Amino acid sequence: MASPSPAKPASRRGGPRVPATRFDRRLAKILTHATDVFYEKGYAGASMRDLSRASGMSLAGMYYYFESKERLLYLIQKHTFTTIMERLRERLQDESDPDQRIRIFILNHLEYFLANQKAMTVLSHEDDVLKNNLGAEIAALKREYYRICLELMDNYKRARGLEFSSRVAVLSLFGMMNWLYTWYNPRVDGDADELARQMGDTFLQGICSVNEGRAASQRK
Amino acid sequence: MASPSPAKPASRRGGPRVPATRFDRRLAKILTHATDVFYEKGYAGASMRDLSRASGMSLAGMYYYFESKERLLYLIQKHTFTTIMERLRERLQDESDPDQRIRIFILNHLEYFLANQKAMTVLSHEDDVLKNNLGAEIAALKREYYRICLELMDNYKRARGLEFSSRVAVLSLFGMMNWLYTWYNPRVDGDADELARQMGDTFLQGICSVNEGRAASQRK
DNA sequence: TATAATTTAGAACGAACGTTCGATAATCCT
DNA sequence: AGGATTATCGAACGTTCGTTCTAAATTATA
Repeated sequence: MASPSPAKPASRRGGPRVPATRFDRRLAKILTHATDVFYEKGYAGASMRDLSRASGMSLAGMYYYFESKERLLYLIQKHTFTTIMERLRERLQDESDPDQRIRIFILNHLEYFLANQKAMTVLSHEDDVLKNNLGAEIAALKREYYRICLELMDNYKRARGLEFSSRVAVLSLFGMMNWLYTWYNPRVDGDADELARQMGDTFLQGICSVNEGRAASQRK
Repeated sequence: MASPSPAKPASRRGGPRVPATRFDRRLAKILTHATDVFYEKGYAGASMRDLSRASGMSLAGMYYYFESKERLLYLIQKHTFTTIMERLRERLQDESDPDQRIRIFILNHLEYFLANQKAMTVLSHEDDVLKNNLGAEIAALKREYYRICLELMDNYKRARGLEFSSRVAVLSLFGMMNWLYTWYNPRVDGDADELARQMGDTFLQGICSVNEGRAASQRK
């Protein structure tokens, strides 16, 4: 209680939404710049000196805002995951049709992905680097996000009387969407709506006729 | 011409296939162990000391076999890519049906992926780390592999009179397959044949009915 | 077995790493 | 204005990094 104790949590609940504290605003800026650097060089490849240069702040000054490089990655991943999940829940509230609910999931994911491509890439690419408590917390968020999609898939199956592995279906869908970070080019590929429609069509039509008596893979 | 000159190419063409030279065999062992380490810690996160420990060879001794850590990654990626492409070409020779050719592509990819999961993960995950000549050479291999799949897709479209973006379709398919490295569990998910069937069905059924008058995404 | 070629390793290099410390500058409160 | 609090920084710490040098051990050749 006596120490100067920097790097505290500091963001109080329920305060005015946009302004926040001076501390929080500065931290948010740092997180944005750090996201750019992690995106360019990867977590392990980015040095604290790179990060401080990108933020226009001294190397030592950074440690006033967070206590380690590891925690910085944690803050980025946590914020990104929390935000995308928050938006998803809002959008799902107004819809009950199983087909549309999956389409909403896809659209929400792709919209956020393309609008925050660097953050989502850091989330996807640096998936296993956090260890212990920090890693466990992010892993829990990931599992929850996965579970939501799995539920949507199960409901869809039930509503249509289909039989296939929800697990493989959901993870294939994640693959289709998350792989975007390796190839998406806004000048060639469409916007989120267009991609969501194409991927949604492909995927939903695909799982719809799968496993119908194991004859689907026969020729002709 | 006077120097001891270690780290030469050394693998002669056309020699007896299995034995190879002493040098090549030892190098191959090192590549295998290095693949394990890169898989566990990532390229940037793995130190030369980690790699030497895994190979049971001294730190300095490693440099007799390759001239830098970067070149080591290059050797791993090049060998992996070359092998999977070689096998694909062999398998495609015997088949002319467009549908089946895509299924062969999927099966070949998944079989190799699951049999060489660590190497394929290193190939996928450390995609952008090689720079200059080395990076360009790997990128060229990747582009060729992509182009092959794109051609299969175009032929499929032509044969069935379909209209959709081959680019998005191919890259979505790559996403489905390559994302495997984040979730595949041999005890839960099936083997390559089973996965290839499920993904093949999903994907081919999916693109088959896509974009039919843009009505596919309508409700009910 | 002597000699040449190949293969290995100990020790050290300078550079870069993540983090800490104590002091200074800027801001806030009354 | 003045004292407390918040924010920033230069310099340095001890480690670890990729790589090199040189000499010794091992293997192949005669």
